[in-house]
Amino acid sequence: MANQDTEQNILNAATAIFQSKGMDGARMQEIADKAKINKSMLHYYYRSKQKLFEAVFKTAISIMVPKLREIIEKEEPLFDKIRHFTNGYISLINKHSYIPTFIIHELNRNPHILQDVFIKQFGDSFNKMKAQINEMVEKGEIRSIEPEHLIMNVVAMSIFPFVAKPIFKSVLQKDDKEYQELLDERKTHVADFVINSLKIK
Amino acid sequence: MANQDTEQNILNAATAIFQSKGMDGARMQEIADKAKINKSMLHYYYRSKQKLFEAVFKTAISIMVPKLREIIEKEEPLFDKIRHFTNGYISLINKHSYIPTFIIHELNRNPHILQDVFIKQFGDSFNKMKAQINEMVEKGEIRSIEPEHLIMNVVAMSIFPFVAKPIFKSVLQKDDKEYQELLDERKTHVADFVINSLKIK
DNA sequence: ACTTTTGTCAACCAAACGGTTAAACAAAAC
DNA sequence: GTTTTGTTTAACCGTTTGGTTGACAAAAGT
Repeated sequence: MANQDTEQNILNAATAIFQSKGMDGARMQEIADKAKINKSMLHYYYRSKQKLFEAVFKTAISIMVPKLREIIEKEEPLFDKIRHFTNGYISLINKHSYIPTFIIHELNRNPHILQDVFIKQFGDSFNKMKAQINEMVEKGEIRSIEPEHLIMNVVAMSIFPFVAKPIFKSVLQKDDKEYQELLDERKTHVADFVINSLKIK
Repeated sequence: MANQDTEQNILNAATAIFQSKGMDGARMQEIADKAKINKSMLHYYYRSKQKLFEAVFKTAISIMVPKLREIIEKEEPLFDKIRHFTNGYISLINKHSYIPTFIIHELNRNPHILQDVFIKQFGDSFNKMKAQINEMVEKGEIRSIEPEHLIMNVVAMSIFPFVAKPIFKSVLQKDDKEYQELLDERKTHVADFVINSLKIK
């Protein structure tokens, strides 16, 4: 049970605490308890709370971004891309359901954290996708739509049900199992819904 | 500059601080400074931080719920209802753009806060709307869809762009003014998008 | 007129917090 | 087998935090 083991152990504990309570709500002692180590160890491996938080935040981003990149950059027909996104991303978030709320909250607390992470990462591929959508509109293959709105729609319908889970559970009167079934259905439902809206029949 | 004035003053200051920093990130001293009063006054009017927070939280809920209730309960054709929702709700949130993120974060921190607020408030009207949707499906007036998914879709597309504003701004490479224009467009876009998906032509 | 209530403030307090220190301990390195 | 290096701990520290106290003044009530 040596160094690297401990370091990962700390990061896991910190991830659990930070993601459920946020930077401000998290306590160093609580993280230490969860990792079953002394509080000093946190500072030994990650000098400060801020540094530890940044490690957790970056890990969260690194879970979400590559999959997004993979789906967006793959050259394939738009409808396939939409299906891959809703299916792939809802599955991914299902395994890390705290991440979206965590990222959103911390980003609203301090929008400077990201700054140009996304621009640098997606600038080109986003422009390509934009062109792909505009081309289909011009050819009359899909209904007229601005790429920005289409992207927002797909992402919103995929992610928001995780973020607003407590509200939807209450309004729709579902227990955890039933809500999970709804989320699974959305892997295909959202894509169908979007494609139906785009199609001209 | 007497009692009631001060009390409202405190609530306004507390609302601004709590909604931008959350319960954990907010400092009583900061709220006092913003309200330009002594810190003791906060405790004089609202015994504790928790009580003050609850007052802010309830106010936030009371801004969001009545409009939702009004739109959902009004008896009118489904498509009209959808248009009224996207237009009315996006306008409302535009005036209180911090509220959705605030409610979502605090609800994830402690899902028990709400419990049955929504069930009690919307149980009946939600069931009516469910019936309305199912009836249209059965009559073949709209494409087959589960009411739960339709509701999630409309709400997600309306609210998520506010919640994920920092991310979308970065990914879509928009400045504040351009992003605001996108949000305004969504008042009609989202309704059109949804109705197009439902229509059988 | 005087007594009580209400509103406001500066000073204070105990607890909790993030972080430090110094020493103990263990595993290599010499 | 001794020195050195990396790892772990308990005790400690200064600051910040939510909250309290007591003094005081302005209204309100009598």
